[in-house]
Amino acid sequence: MKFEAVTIKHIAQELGLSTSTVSRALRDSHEISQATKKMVLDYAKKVGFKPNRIAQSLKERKSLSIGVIVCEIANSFFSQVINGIDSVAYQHGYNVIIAQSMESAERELMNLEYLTSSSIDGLIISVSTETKNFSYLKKLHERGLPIVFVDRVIDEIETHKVIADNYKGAYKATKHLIERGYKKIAILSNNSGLSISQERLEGYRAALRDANIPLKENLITYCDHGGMIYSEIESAMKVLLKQRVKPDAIFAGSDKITTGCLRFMKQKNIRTPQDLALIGFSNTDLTELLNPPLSVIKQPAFEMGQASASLLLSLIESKKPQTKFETRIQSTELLIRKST
Amino acid sequence: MKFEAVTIKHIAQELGLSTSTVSRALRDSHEISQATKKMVLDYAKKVGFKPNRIAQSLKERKSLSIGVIVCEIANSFFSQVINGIDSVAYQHGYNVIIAQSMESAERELMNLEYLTSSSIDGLIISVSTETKNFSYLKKLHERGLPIVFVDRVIDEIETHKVIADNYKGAYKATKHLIERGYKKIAILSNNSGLSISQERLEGYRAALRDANIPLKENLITYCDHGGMIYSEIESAMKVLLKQRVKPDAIFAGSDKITTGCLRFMKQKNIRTPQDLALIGFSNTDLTELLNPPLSVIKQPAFEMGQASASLLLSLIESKKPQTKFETRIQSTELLIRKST
DNA sequence: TTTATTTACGCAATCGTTCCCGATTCATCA
DNA sequence: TGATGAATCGGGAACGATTGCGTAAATAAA
Repeated sequence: MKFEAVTIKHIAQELGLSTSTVSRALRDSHEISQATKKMVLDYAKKVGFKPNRIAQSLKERKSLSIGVIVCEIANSFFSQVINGIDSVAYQHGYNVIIAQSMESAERELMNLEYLTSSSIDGLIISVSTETKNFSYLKKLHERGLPIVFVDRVIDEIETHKVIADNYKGAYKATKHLIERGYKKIAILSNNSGLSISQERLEGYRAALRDANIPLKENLITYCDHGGMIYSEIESAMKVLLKQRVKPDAIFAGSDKITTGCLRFMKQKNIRTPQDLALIGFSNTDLTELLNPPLSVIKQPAFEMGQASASLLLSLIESKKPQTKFETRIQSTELLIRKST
Repeated sequence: MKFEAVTIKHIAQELGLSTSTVSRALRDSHEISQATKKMVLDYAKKVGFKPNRIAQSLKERKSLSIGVIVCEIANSFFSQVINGIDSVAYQHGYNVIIAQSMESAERELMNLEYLTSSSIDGLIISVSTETKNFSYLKKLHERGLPIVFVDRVIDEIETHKVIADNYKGAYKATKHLIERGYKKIAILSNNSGLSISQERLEGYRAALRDANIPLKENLITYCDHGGMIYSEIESAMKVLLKQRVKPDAIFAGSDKITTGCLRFMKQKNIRTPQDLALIGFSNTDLTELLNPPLSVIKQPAFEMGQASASLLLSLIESKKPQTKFETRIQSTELLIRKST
């Protein structure tokens, strides 16, 4: 089934003009008389003419669409990021094509190949937890595809990056726990390869150091899939709770891990914060309704999306290849509630 | 900044062939010898040739992309639906372009114009709460654009529809409340114009009727923006609680309304379920962690997305215009927890 | 009146693919 | 032996929009 659209050719034929004249009239060129312009414009409006974006793309050699790869749409943080991207892209007449890696490097690569073959003009990506080999991404970048990293960045690729202030966020959260009197603060980190994990871990370390609390390596655990699989949270928690010096507080490194921890505690009838305090990165707006209301570090997800989109668009629309890149670090928000 | 891609023309030149031969070799045409095929294929692989999808689209007069309009991505139900759509579309080589109406009819119309001008091959839409005038949508449909409705449908447009069994879902929820001994069950419905609202209200009515409980009109309230604006939930609740016969249970008609109600009760120190029971439609996987764990009706969002995508693809890929349309009704799940 | 300049439009190439026609070669058959 | 027919490939016209260049008419300047 087709849906026959009006083309410039139809208009030209109907009005006894050439396609070039019609095209120019529609684009308000100065070399078309007011009379013809009006005639063309009126007729175009009447028949509901919409320029074929595909033909335009082919001619202009750009698709007016940007690709976005995140691990999962159904994750508050990323859906808010996408929301931000969408708002900016839309304003500039760009389409947003979304793909999910589901934290799998393989799917990520497939998405990458797929999106680039769809002729996207640029890419915003938050790499998966599994991503170790980014040679393909690097090759794309070297071949000139504008790329902006958001949240989870790759240091080795020089381009614009938008991240939350993970270091300070983690620092503030840990410091808060310390101030509340917790001594044995465990961290349930996201995959150790991720930039955000390292930054957050660093913040955690610094806060302990500044408070003269010795760092215990066995209080540091990782969820390699970022909490995508519940069992990894479960086993990490079990490991933590089996130790001789049991932690009295948990600092969770991602949205899924945070709520996963709470789920685990609830299952095991561990009271929060009496038995074990909990704080973590999270962007759900439901955290204050949880039991107990969760203390969280919230990232400016929407704004991060906006920032990455406008950076990408500036990259796309710049005539000459860019060499100066910036890393925007946006501050997080510490929301203290009942779980700590 | 461009990123020069290898074209069929380059290959042809390099190999001393014509573009037609290269094109046919790549598409494995029978009229090309095995030798040339191998030569072309090898060379194409070597230089990493990827056919330009835009040129293909222009030629084939289809874009291999489908548009999706929902009210908000950052809403568990819709993000799960999108997830389902994405999974099916991806398998069939289609792009998914997402737009958000934010429950505004105006934005929805803009999205509609935008997406159709981007030459989408088909559309999946869940209309906004504000949508009263669907003439534009109807016109598009009559002009041959394949459309599938998901969740919020428009009866007047004949095409495939995918919905949850809202009637039965609401019926089960209301019946459950009745069985728990609640007598004065109020409903906080979504916008009255929405198909889902009417179906859910009907289920609510039927359950009361079957239990011989007289329906009280003043226990029926509406949130015209589907809970998008918190204040509308607030005022609706205030109205309910000011009445002479105060409700002892609330049945909420959407995800946002359900959590919004809980938020309101928490603010006003209304205990759940002692002072007021609460049940509602919701798709967040956090409901069991809430305080109290919420009883909810859960829709098979992912599956609904899958179904609508495959229906849309069948519509797109069918040679002749379809006249037989189906409405898939997928059953909901009643999850009973502490709030009732 | 003649020349220069502006105005307003058409022609045709282009973007990268696909595909309808031909054209050529070589084997096959009556 | 001439005709038929596969097999294999190239030429070139699309798809819809844009744009450099050319040119006729209209206007201004000389």
